[in-house]
Amino acid sequence: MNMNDRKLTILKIIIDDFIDTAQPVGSRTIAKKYPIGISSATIRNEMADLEELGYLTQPHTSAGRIPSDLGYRLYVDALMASEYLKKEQAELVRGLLLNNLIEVKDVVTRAAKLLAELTGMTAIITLPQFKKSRLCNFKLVKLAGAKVLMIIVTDSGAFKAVPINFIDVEQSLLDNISIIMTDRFTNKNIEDIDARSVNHLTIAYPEFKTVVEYLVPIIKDVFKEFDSLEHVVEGVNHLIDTPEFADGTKVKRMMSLLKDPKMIQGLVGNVEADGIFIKIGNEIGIAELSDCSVVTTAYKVNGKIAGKVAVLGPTRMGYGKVVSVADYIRETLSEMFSGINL
Amino acid sequence: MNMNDRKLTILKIIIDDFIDTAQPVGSRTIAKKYPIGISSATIRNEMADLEELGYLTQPHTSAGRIPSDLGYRLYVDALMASEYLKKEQAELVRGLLLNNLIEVKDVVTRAAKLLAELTGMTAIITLPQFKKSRLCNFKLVKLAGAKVLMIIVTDSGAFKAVPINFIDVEQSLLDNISIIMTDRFTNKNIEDIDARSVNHLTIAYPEFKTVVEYLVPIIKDVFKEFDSLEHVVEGVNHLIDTPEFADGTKVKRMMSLLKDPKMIQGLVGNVEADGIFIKIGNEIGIAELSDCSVVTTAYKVNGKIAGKVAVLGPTRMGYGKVVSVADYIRETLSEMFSGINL
DNA sequence: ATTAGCACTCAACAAAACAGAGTGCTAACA
DNA sequence: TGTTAGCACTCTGTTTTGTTGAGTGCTAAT
Repeated sequence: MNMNDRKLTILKIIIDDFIDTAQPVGSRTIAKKYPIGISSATIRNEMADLEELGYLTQPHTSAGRIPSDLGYRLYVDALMASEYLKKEQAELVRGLLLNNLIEVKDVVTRAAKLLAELTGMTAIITLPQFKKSRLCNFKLVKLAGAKVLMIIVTDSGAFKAVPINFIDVEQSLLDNISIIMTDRFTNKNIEDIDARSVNHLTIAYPEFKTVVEYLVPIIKDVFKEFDSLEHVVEGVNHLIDTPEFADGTKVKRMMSLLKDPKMIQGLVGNVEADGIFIKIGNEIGIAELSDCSVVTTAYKVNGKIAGKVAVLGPTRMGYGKVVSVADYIRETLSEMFSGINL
Repeated sequence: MNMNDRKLTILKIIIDDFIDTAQPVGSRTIAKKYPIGISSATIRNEMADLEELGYLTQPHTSAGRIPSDLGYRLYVDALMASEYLKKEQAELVRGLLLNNLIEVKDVVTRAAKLLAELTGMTAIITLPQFKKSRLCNFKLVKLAGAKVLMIIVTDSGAFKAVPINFIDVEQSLLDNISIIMTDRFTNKNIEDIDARSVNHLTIAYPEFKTVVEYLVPIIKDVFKEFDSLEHVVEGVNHLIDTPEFADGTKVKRMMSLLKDPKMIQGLVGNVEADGIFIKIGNEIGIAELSDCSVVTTAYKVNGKIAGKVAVLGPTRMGYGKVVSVADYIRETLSEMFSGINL
């Protein structure tokens, strides 16, 4: 016995219905709700076949069927209806993200909130890596005493403001250093600005030797940390509201799981090409997430992969919707950080 | 029949035990666990009295007693042992908060995380209001095109970096404006820097007229928004882990409640004096929080109340501990934002 | 005033009974 | 040969019934 169109139709119906209701789907339900011209008995036979083929499972003998990981896999690969984002939703996303240029982390947070809201799932977005970006402004601003705010602006328009412990000098001196640094490093890759190249400055400007020497290790630290792996998670509440997480202990475990940065990075880590990647159930490889799926896609900054956009939800998620929203967010972030609109 | 020392002792034992175990406390338990030299029968009589007086209630006839709101009230006002923060914990707090000067919101977030962690409850801290702070540095940094980063540094050492839409000019012009602004407004109260005073500049520096006129409404906006009411909430997971929230629907309602900024502001709003304020159960005035308590205290910046530190948890919380931690966080934030250590 | 003793209450738990949804199989049918 | 009606069977979820135990209130003795 092998696959045919009718089996596929039935499989699609079952998965659609299960995504909708979260209840095992029985043959009678199908026959009644979706009039495809065959009786429940015939459907029963087909369902038995689909189970034997591994696409469906039965929670217990007298329940309806639910999709297996394999069933979902077939569904997302071949059956599911692709969905397009509604115009208003697309405009909402663009409006909220592109309107104002703000700190990288704020943009990403806002994007994650949107993604979570629009999908009703949990959203994970990693912060962009800027190693390949070019510096285009550098500024030191005196805060109080020896505390100084270091501002790094990249050519993508993204900026980072980091408070550092410096030495207690006048703002005018900081201004001078800022100008020299900007002159010297504008259009250099962030990753090329290391301690060695900064040391050059002490030769070019011997009068600032002490100050610059003090600055070197700090800059080194900041630039190293500039690209540290970070991510934001939003919409955990959506996840724990699903029937899949009715169990309290499960909620608790999920909470602690989502607090583990290594887990998160692993979850989205190995997506390195264009397109949308879907990991279903055990494909994820984490026991606690065996009834979840992750939809991942990578956004680019100036043509290079810089971060990941991911959605985590029960395997029983509306893949079509999730894929379209995630992809749109990916696109918008790419545009945004690549400075197209700036 | 009225109050006496023995009744108070028994009440204290019951509340302490209930806080510890979350189980109704029976007379036998008390007699066994806390040998105060009277039999369970006597304790039973006293408990009946305490119930009649309104300090205890019975979930059902054959269960032990649990404290009523009134019982907790008496407890926090007169009975509870005040606790002091352990040295290591105090050092942890100071270390993590005072070490590095960072963006106001980051400090508050970190403080809230600490507060939640140390109490095992949910922490709420409102961002400080800086109306009374003085400006001590102002800087415009070119990002890309017309986008400019406006940095405002106050005398407390706190700073705020806001990206704004300006006009596409050279950084050198921005530097000039920055210097003029800083000169002109250093040591002025933030709230005194309004459109009118900025307009003065156009007279003093006619050559910047166009630019400054463009700047006026933006500055106005930013400074108005500078002190918008905001808060952070941390440790929601702790709350939903308590036995009180074993029920799933309750968790859900609490989640949405905590997302409502108005609710939060109302929760901590009317605490305007020194000291610790505790609202217990129905004293909060919100039906959904009838089995919760809020411990609130206000932190000051340069002598003026600037924000609130609050802990939300089940009425059955370890008040002694919570009070001591909240108070210490309050003190540390006050110090910090007042710039004592800067 | 205190306490031992006892009958009584009630939630929590477990076992038993029941209803209903769904299946697989068989036999009839087109 | 594929489809379908019919039916016995299975298994979960719910309701019912029974049992246990913690805890109380009351009474009578100390």
